[in-house]
This record gives sequence, structure tokens and C-alpha cells, in this order.
Amino acid sequence: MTKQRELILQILNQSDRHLTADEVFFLAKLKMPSIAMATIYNNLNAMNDAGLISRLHVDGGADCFERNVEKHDHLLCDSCGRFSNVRLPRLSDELSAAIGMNIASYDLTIHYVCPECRRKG
Amino acid sequence: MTKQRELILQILNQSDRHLTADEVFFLAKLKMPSIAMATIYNNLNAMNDAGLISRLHVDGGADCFERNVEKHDHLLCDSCGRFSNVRLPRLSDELSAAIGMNIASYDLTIHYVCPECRRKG
DNA sequence: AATAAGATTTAGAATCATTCTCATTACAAT
DNA sequence: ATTGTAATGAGAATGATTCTAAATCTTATT
Repeated sequence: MTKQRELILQILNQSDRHLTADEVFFLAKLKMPSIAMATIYNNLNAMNDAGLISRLHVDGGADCFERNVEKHDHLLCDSCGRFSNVRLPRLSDELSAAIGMNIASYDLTIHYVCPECRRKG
Repeated sequence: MTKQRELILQILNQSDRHLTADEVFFLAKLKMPSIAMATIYNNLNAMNDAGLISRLHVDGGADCFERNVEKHDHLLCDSCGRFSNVRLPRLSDELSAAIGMNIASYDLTIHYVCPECRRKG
């Protein structure tokens, strides 16, 4: 656990949003100007592999990272582009039943308009 | 509908697999050696936007394209890497009910081991 | 048939996210 | 202190995709 890794983890822990590597890089540079992009990716990958953080693929954009490592699904607001997390505990079993086979896992992103954007019209 | 677009569409129609732009490019070059990668992408994008084909994002790899434009979900075999299509007609309503909001759409990829790979062990 | 207008193609450069390389630095254990 | 190991930093390299600009093809108009 190096200073750099600690800093990156802290940045993710303090954010309430899903952050891209670029955003983490920018925030990290504020505290540690010498930090390199490769270090950001090295650590994000290592921590993701170790189950300390999780990675979210974004269609047509850079991957995002977040501290929440519990199994969850994503809601993406088509209007503001923000992600929220949602837990659908029974879905895995339902999908398994629906296709009649064991499943290893699944990736689900639900597109919607978030309550805030709906209010604004 | 240019010759190039016709060729690309034909290639997708004749394939039983999900093809990357690169694979389409390779197959197209066999029939029309002068064709350019930009033309492949131009046409894949245009046809996808027009609803003639559909695009599938692949985690950590190139996007794939297929002729099936009916709404469907994807099964990805973690062993051989092949995609299959599956229709889960009630899922959209179930997801909507589960989160208590209207949803616009969703993207789902189920990871599993396909029957063929399971048989082989 | 000739021409002009507009769209499409081609080739290659450019871009973006990510990974790789490798020399340098930090850390841990002798 | 000294060595060995692992992580960092800087920038080059990669892979997928998009952009640019010049050349070509279509189509409509004379």
C-alpha cells in the first residue's frame, strides 16, 4: 500500500460519483503533482483485481471506477449522464431460470431519466 | 445504398456470428480489395443508426455488429468467447417494476459457459 | 452527352483510452 | 550500508475509432 495507492483509494472513497481514470488523475495531481497516469491505471487495475474497488464500463466513453464493491447494477440517466447504483438481489436467479442454465454473472445497465431530470422536464 | 454498403450488409447477413469491424473489413476486402476501413465504420454506423443492424459493445475489446435488430439480450460464453442471442420479453417490465420507475431501455450481457464448452469440460 | 451539385469513398492522419517499456526511486530484509 | 524486489514516472506504443481532405461516383439538370 503505497502513498499513491492510498491517495487514489481515498479519492474514490470521498467521491459520491463514479470517476474516470482521468478524473482520478486530475484529483490526485492536486495532492501529489508528480503522480503519473500509469500509476493511476496500475493502481486502479490492481485494486479492481483485488476487489477493493469496482470498474464500470461506459458505452462510448472511458471506464469508471467506484468504491462500492458489493454486487449491484447500474442506472444511467440518459439526460444528465449520471450513474446510480441499484441492488436487484433476485435477478441473477431469475435470469438463470429464464435461460434454463447456470449463469456465472451478468452486466446490466438500465437507461432511464432520473427523478431530478424528470422534475426539471 | 452503395456497392460498399450492400457488400457490408451481405457479409453481416451471411454470418452466423457477431463480427467486429475488423472482421467485416477483412471479409469485405476479399470481394472488394480497395475498400477502406473508414468506409466500414461509416456504413456500420449509418446502418446501426438506421436500425438495419445492431451494435454490441464488448468489454475490453472491439464492438461487434450483427444483422439481428430485434430487441434481444446477449449470452457470452466465458470459455469460448462466443455470443448468443436470447429474448427475455418480460424482463423490461420486471426491471421497471423492480426499480419503481419507467425505464427507457437496458443493456444486459449474461456470462455463462455454453453447452458445447460444458460438454468438453 | 456535358455539367454541376452533392454524397460517398479512400488513405492516412488524428484522437482517445489504455497499456507497455524501462530507467529511476522507494522499501524491506539482510 | 547493501542488496533485491516492487512501484513509480515519463513518455512511447497500441488498438479502436473518428476525422480530414482530396478523389470518385451518382443523380438531376441542361
